Amino acid sequence: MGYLCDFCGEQRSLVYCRSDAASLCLSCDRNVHSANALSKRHSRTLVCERCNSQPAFIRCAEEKISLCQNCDWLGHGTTASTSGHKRQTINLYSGCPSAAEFSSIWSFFSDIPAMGETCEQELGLMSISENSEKSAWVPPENQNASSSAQATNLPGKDKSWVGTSTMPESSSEPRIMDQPPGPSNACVPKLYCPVKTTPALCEDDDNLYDDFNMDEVDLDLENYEELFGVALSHSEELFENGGIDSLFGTKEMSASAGDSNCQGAVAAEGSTGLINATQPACSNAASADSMMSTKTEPIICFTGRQSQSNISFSGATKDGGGGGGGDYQDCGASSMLLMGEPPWCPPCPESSMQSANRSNAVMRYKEKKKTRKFEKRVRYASRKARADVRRRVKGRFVKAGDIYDYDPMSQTRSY
DNA sequence: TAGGGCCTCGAACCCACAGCGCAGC
DNA sequence: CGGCTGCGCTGTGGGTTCGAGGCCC
Repeated sequence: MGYLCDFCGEQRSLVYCRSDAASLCLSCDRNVHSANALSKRHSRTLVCERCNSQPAFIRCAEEKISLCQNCDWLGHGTTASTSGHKRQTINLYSGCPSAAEFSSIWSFFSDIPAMGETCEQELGLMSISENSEKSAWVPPENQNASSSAQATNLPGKDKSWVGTSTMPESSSEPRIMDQPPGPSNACVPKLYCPVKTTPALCEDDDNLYDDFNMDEVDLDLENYEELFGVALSHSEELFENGGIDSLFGTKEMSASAGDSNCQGAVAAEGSTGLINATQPACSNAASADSMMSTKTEPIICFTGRQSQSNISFSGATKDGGGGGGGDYQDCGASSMLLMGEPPWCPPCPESSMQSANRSNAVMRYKEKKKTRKFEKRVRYASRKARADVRRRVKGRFVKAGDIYDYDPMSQTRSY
């Protein structure tokens, strides 16, 4: 059980980082995820307060407890007395939000004792400048992050699930966040929240095509491989053979399993555009995060007791909250990936237009793959910290005290 | 068209050492 | 059964080396 912070091992873990597969205290969360632009993009959420090992995705307002999917099911799905509890989705965040920003993300923020007690202290001790990040922080009102959407009392309006910064409430059209490139944007806390697609999503494909930009798609290629259980080269073949539809169609199916209305989730990071560009007829989309989650959790829709609302939770992790299985499970998505066009998505009449877009998509995909292929995931931050300051000779580590030609700390030579 | 030389690119390797797991006592 | 000790393994980053592939003549 990850009750203690995986990094410092001292503080109680409060947040879960899926990318690092680690439970962290607030202090370490901020320190670790302010290290570089990539780590700032890690989406995090609260740790399940019941099992302390899985990322929470639901906040039970009645019990004032954050729960992972499994614990939520165990706690609320089995008994009639608890199944009526009001629950709120827990948005994911990235970057380094302040306490106030946490409050914006999570309306129940003040209800979390551990957070309330430690947040101000720990965040107050942070060495990271808040200013630059605050400047990049999207005000909650603009994010439309009525962040804690009611999971149980869905009023039947899509906005209940609109918690992203990409879909202004005033607009019925899904819009891809046009994130300007550059490091200044790297720390923008992004809210990942499941969104039920609106009919407009299907109606206005042209806009989607216009906005579509593969570079904006936050596809984690490493997870991509894990997701499909095939090598990237294979995926690329699929791309080149028109398999892109298969690829994403498959993921879409996973995201919408059990949803005959083909209304799935749209997540915040531009994959919406990708999905819709490739499958305009079936605009059930999911982000890379949700794609991954759906791989292990094909049935992620709340049905029945959830007012027949279909919810794709983008925050589910590889563990899926589905019983604590640590490893990825093969639910069949990868095999289905090879089966071509999903039957539930009829051929698109604008196929000619799609082919051009597809070519562009493939090209951008390759570029993105090239730039991200060698992205390395640091498993042990402590070892990285040591390596970062270790002196070297021609790139090789040298014994402490020996002559060195490169000192990462001072960029100087000892001779 | 075949073969050699040159260039570019990516993968593998190396190094020290803290930390971890494991076996033995 | 728990604690202690010793041993072996792991992983971390920058520079170097080497092989594969492409291009040109």
